[in-house]
Amino acid sequence: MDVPLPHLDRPFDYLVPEALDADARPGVRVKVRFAGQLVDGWLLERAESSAHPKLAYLEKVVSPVPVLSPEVARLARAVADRYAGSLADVLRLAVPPRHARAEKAVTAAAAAAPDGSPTDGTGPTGSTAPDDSPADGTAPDGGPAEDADAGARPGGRAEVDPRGWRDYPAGPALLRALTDGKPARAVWSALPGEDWADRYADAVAATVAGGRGAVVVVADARDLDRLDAALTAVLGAGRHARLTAADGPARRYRAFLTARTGEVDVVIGTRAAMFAPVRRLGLVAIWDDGDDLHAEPRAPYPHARDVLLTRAQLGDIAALVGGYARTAEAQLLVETGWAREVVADRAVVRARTPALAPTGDDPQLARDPGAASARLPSLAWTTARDALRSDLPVLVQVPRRGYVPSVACADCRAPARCPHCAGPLSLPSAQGTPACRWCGRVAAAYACPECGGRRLRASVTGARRTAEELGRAFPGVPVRTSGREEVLASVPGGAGLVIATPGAEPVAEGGYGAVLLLDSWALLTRADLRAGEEALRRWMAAAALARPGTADGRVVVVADGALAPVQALLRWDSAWFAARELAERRELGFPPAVRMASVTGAAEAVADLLAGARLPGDAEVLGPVPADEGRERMLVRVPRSRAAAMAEALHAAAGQRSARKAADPVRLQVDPLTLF
DNA sequence: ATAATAACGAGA
DNA sequence: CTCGTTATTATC
Repeated sequence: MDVPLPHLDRPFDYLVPEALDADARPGVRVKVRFAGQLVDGWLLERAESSAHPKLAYLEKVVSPVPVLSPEVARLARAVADRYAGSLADVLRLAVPPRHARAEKAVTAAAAAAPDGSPTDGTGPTGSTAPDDSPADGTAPDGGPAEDADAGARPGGRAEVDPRGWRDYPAGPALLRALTDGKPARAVWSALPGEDWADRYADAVAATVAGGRGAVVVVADARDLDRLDAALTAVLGAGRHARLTAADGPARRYRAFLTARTGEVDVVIGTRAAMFAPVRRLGLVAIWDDGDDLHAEPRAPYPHARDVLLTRAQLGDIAALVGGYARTAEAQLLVETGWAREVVADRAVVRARTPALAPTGDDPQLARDPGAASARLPSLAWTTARDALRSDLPVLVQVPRRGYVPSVACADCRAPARCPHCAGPLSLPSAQGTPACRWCGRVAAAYACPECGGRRLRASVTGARRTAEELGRAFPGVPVRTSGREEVLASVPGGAGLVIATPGAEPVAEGGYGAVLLLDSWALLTRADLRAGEEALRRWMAAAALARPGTADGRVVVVADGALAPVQALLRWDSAWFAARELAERRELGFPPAVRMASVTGAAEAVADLLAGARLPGDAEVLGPVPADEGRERMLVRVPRSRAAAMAEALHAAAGQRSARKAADPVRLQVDPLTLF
């Protein structure tokens, strides 16, 4: 039933009229009479009988195409359960809106092509069983049967050249496992300068060689274009589909259908692709899982990483989680043994890493007489100058302005945290006492746990202008900018300045001679649990674009070299940082070490929902803290072993509220990206 | 929204 | 104790 009300989040039985019998197959969209009105719904399964005494008839089958595959239906249910949401909400994300013209074009092509699966057209007699049983993934020995099928494919079983992965000792074995159809699970830390898109194309090709399909999710259109090109080079044109909301409804639905009908067995895309109905799915992969674009902003707010990992878990499917930097979530996969890490030996890392150096951003030191820009430390300036003299491009990364101010220790600059719940401290007014933005407690006598300091300072404001001043500092050098308005994919190799915001750094032909990472304070002092991790992720993404090896690639980070994220960058060791980060979150009781949920809404509504929730005994309820527009927010924290129970309790409580038509809405969010 | 059902209270 | 009215709940 395509209604988002949590108390109606269950299947309903209907009679199938004779006339619709042929079309009424599992996975089709239907219309049914419900409470007097016509509503959209999904046909989940056919049954001989029903426990319900009086059934109504199905009104209509919207389209005979079974757009919802059994595998995706199961996945959607699991995702809804994990995120305390409704199946209907997840299905809205999983199956794009129908586009009649696109549907006509694809089904006509599928019916005409002898290559296509015989069950995939609109033929009314076709059973979906041969099409769907492999995707179902529950059959304990579906594997061998699929392999036999794969042998019939042109070029099936060809070995994929593992040379691109030889820098990672576990890499070639990973490719072999993919070709053999084994559910390998890998957390990959890419070397600087690595062409990640080529490596992902290798992994996909290895999977395809074994007769299985793949889904790859990237954060944005630029990464998608890069992966698209790499895959086309390896697989040839027409073997994969790209699925992204940015391509518009018709193309999106078309791409969805080419996967559903089996015309292609590889789908790449942004998070819209995470539910792509690929047949004989053998690999799910995500690149740069720390990018916050992977978090779906619509209810129930699933994260692409978790959806893909759930998918792998449910179906004996291999999983690849990769990035230059490792997230705490990925580290948890490694530490729990769920996944194996695929990393290069330290010697290889040292050989590939550009020369990395920190430089303090103390304003006193910045008064370099040779520098035209007063805000640019001299090391950064001379590094840029040398690269430009060698006719090499220079990348300058400047954090976006519009950071959230927060309070830090004036002596050691450690972010100030609430002594009670470890939430962030802020100054509510210019001369007020610091207060926790999470539990609301006032920390009148704050003492820094790191150094004992009692003075607090506000975070510095972002200074994008600093980068713009660079143009004046190096007259005659072409200056390009890449940011929100216009994102450059690549720049030519000669001398030039490129000023980019994080995530918008263009690739330079041959690599950058120098990469300058400015205004690190704006990244490091954000009132965010992931501030350090996010800073490292952004730095590594930019530093990876420098010319590899220490000979002519140089990276300068304007930050204190003693800070942990800076250390991790200098050593190119994000695994070390992720382990540290995860240990800290265990200590503080933050995700992913625990599972959290936020309940946001009008104060009475939030209290009402929590009062009705039968939370597990060891659940902690924290808050309230004010949220925007007069609403407030409570947080529920449980050990990971109680995650399912918490989600169920919250979903049930939301159901109780919706059943008695409680007016003011409450937003439930499991593992919200931002906690404060 | 609307119908079935439970709860309630007044009058016999 | 029964009937009529009103709150509550499920909705195939």
